[in-house]
Amino acid sequence: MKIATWNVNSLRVRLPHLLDWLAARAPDVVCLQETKCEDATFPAAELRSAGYCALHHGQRSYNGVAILSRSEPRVACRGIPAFADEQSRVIAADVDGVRVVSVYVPNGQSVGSDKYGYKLRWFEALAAWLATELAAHPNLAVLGDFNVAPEDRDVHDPLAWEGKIHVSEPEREALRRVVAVGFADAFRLFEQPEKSFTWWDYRMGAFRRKMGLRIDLALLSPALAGACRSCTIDLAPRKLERPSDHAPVLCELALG
DNA sequence: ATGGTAGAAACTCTA
Repeated sequence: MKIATWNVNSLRVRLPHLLDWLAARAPDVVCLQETKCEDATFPAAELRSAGYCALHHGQRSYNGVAILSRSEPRVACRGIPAFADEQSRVIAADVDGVRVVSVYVPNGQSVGSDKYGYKLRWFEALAAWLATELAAHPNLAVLGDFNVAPEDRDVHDPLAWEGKIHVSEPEREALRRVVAVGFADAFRLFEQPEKSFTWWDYRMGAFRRKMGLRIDLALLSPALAGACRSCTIDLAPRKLERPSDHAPVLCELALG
């Protein structure tokens, strides 16, 4: 199974890139974030024509997450159960014996802001829920935009970013508590190039200057981590005209 | 020096 995650920053705008990318990489499952559309305007027919089923948890203008799959998925939930959230940030589904979760963690805006508090509370709810999910589903994959760079090597300039949003210690601790539920960061299961990032600001030519962060992650349960054969960041779509500010991350799983 | 760009939507917010 090839499973991927991509923050597309508007599915409507990025649909041509997504369709080209699906044809080029042929993933079996794709977690999307920031679809920025309501369910009524989700391009299900275009994706179906490309060979993909889709489940969407949409929202007007902001957020929105989806799971695309070649096999028919069975929806598990939209949102974190028992966590009231007006924002569409989680969808989970069962696909070919794997429970797949697409997550869009709150950005947090700036350290100490109201949105930062919401981000930390959101992470806490995610960790509590995933503990119960992992207990019930040995094949569990949680992919998405976590809006936290786990370590300094995931940051182009750790000194410049020190203490800032995406990097602050409370955010990293919150992410560690999610990982400590029992996941592996799939990217770090393998030797990787230095300065591997998944997001670059649109401004100041950040992508060209390799000024990025690795904030899009694939967290795998022990069973799936043992089956993981590769995890790579695909820079090609970020080089196109009018790209998403995020690159897709792709994992290959050897499932029996 | 607090800039710059992009998306959605509606003259501003979010990232």
